[in-house]
Amino acid sequence: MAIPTHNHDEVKTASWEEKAINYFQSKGVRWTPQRQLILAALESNRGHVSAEEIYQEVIRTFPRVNISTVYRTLELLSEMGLLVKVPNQLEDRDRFELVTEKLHHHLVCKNCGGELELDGAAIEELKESALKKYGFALELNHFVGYGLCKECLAEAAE
Amino acid sequence: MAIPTHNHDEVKTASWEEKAINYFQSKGVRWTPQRQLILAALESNRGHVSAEEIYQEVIRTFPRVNISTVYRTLELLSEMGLLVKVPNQLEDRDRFELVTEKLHHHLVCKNCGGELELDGAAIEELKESALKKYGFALELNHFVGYGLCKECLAEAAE
DNA sequence: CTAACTGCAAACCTTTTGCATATTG
DNA sequence: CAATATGCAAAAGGTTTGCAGTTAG
Repeated sequence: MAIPTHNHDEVKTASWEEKAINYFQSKGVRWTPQRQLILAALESNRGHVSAEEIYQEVIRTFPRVNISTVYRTLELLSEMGLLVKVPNQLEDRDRFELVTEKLHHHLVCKNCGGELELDGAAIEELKESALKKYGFALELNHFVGYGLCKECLAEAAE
Repeated sequence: MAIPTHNHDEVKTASWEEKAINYFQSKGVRWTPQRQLILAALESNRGHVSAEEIYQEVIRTFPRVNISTVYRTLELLSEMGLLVKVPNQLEDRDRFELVTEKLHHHLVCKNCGGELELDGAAIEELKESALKKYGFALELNHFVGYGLCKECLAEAAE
């Protein structure tokens, strides 16, 4: 399978691709066009992406790619620690996100679907509280909270 | 279908049954034996219960009840605000819980599966923080956090 | 009596898997 | 060339739905 020479995400994906290629090679995992496209889709679409969305983006370029390949690649990336499955209470499907250096948390608006990054301090406090009060080691590497964003809240109040 | 005269949850379910019956009647919804059994199963099994678990408990008494009836009843109870679907990151199935007077939150141990109630203060702080910093109205009526409980944490440290 | 509910079976949707073929290194 | 990855189609698992028969009020 040929890889397109034009890459609309060339600049953005460069670093990730390098990382991924190195990672893959060191593990004896192959760097295929399908995987490149899937990674590019994940990269260009930061935030919580579903397998179907990735699939749609990939087949825009290569219609013959199968969604099972998307799932297999997502699993591979997860095993490598490059990807995490994020909680999704709004739909009956999984959503994924590339792992970044620092932990982060999101607020998702139930009305407009917008995502907003939540500063980690409040989450840290919650973890500390659980540890102190109950000796419970809360794993909150990627908290996702639902509610109404500022705009939708104002709209709802009208 | 006949209803058993012996009810092993008689005392505990009494108030809930009353509530539910009143609620149902006022809405023109029928109070059927199946619904009674499902509600009893939810009641006797406080915590996060799956449709399958309810189903198993129900057919122990009445083998002919179908799981679709369980799902339909769960949806009905949800519409009425008597039941909530709780987040479940550990399995690919939904879990449900009867709504109680006060909001509550859980810590679920990934190792032993134990559930522990989390005091609401820390969650309230998180909500306030989201509102102050981002104007985001976080809906956290039923937070579920995963991690390791005190015992499993100690065990893991050995 | 009749509108609401149930059981059953089939459909649905997302995700996974087996296998023959194609591709990477 | 050999091991790995892919496409395809079928299966799996949880949940939903259409429909004919049953039941609560």
